Amino acid sequence: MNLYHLRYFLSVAQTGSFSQAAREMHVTQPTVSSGIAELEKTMGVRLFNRGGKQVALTMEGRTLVNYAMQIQDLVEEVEDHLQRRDVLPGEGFQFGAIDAAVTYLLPDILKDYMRAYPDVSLSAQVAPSRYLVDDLLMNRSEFAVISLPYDHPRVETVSIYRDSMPLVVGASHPFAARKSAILQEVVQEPLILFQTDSISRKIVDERFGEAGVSPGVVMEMRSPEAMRKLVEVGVGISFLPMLTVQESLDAGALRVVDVEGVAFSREIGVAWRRGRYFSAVIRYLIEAIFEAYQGLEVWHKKVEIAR
Amino acid sequence: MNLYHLRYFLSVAQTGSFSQAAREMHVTQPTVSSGIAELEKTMGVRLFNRGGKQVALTMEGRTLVNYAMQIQDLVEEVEDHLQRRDVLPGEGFQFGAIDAAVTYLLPDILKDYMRAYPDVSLSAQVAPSRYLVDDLLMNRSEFAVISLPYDHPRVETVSIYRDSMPLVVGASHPFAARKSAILQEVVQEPLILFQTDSISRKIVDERFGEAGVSPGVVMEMRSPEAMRKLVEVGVGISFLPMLTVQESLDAGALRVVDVEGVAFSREIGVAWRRGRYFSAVIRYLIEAIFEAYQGLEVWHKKVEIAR
DNA sequence: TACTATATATAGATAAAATCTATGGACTGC
DNA sequence: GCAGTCCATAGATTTTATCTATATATAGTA
Repeated sequence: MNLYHLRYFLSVAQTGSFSQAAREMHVTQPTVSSGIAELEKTMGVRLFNRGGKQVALTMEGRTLVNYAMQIQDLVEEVEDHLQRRDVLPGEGFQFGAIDAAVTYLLPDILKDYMRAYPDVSLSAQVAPSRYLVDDLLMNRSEFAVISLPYDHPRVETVSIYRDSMPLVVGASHPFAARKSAILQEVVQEPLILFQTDSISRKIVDERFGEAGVSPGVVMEMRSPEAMRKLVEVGVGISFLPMLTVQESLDAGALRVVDVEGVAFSREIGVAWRRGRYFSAVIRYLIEAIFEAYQGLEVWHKKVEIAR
Repeated sequence: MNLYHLRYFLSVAQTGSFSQAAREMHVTQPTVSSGIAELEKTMGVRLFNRGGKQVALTMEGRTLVNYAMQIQDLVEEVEDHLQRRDVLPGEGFQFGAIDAAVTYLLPDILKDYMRAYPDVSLSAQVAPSRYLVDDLLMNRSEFAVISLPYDHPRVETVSIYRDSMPLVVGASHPFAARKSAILQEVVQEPLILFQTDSISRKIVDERFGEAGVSPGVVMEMRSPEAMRKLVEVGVGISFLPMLTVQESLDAGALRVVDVEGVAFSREIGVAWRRGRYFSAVIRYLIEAIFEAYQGLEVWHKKVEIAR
């Protein structure tokens, strides 16, 4: 049994004639005849009584009409849905994002997106970049907003935001009164740094290595929010992303101190598994992100969309 | 799009692998590949993201899964239904029957049938034979129980019951006291006969013609019940089917009078359009009728069931 | 980094089937 | 009875589904 069988069958049932059905389906009459004949053979029942003024459905034929119409409706519906890139209610997708992205970069974009596509259920996985990349590679999420650089042969990345990571100290710290410090001074202070597997930490470590200094680490942490708190109360000083400390700076709880000759910064960008295809509703979100931070051209240049 | 496309698609979606789906479907891997590729082409969307450890559904793919499963369920369901000759609730068929049949021959059979097939809704058309035959020819009813003989090149008939049509008179009629009468006497009496287009009337007329007599008709009617009533009150005498007068005879309201050398009778039989196919649930009813009155062999001999 | 094993994609050949043309047989209506 | 219409059948043709063989990409391992 195949779909064209059902199309022929329904047409015959409606018109009451093989010939007319053939005209309607733009095929010849023998085509319809053999189509119906085969359908009857595989089903093991007669679907029409021929020979009278017109062909008439048998009881089994009437049963099949019910089903065939349902099936045909579903087929048409799904073709419509897919071709118009509609989303089924409840359908959605997962993406990953680092804490700073969901907290500072994405809220407005997500709000707009969810208003524009209320049927799409978004699910954001918040985790450090390396876990998000695992999700990408395992096809567990569609894309991710992570810290850059992230070098992996199967992952494509585009930067969307450069986030400076200045030295921040508590308002009562000795450095707070000064305009700048030098790296050698900094490493003498108790430092609060990201854990070693993080990208931000890697950036800091590399710079320290180049400068030939090594810090006297006090604490290693994952959460920039917690680190900010510790710096505020004077447990130590830290290099923290501007995004996460801006509010505290404005409130006066923290101070930024220049470190001479050193300008830390990390990039935040969009990452995805190389060569993957983006469904339309997903692409819309990514494009909204680029539009807000970088311009669409960068995205379009990078993605010769897999088609 | 075709049903095998959907089968392949669902298998790939479930197994997460083209190769494994191919094994499951007992085809080669390129077959599945090109099947999916074609589906994607006609739908205009990517259904899977390939290249990772396993293929993963896109959002459109997930949408299609929903529909494909529904479609596949319907297909399986209808194949089941048809092959087991099930009847959908509410499905049914029409048959025709003359008044005498529904009143005297069929009640018990119909009762049993409706108990055995409660899902089948029966609809009996009650009318004179010639109208019932029209219905047969127009495919408006599946079979009919009519008066015989009925000669028509496109209608097949089998007799199931011989119904004598004796001369009946009212209890107070002069003939009532006699054992028999002769035809010449009978035609002198006011006669109540069936209308000329009826089969029973034709039988009577032919016999009259052979005997070279012609009756002085008083009334022509359609309904044997009405005719019986008129005979009872003495308006006239009539040749009426035994089936319709048995009760009145038992009650003493009517008398049967032999007519010498003449034995009227009509046959009641099953009729259907020649060469037609009978759905199983219909055949069951017809076979119940034969079983009750004639034996199944007669039916089986007559019907080399159109297949 | 190279090698192996496994997966999907592609090309060309083959098998299967859907469809067509031509024609026969049956019924309808004049 | 005869023309017109309809469905069935046979055989040829075209389309398409499937296969074999092979290329290409990826994942895991040495």
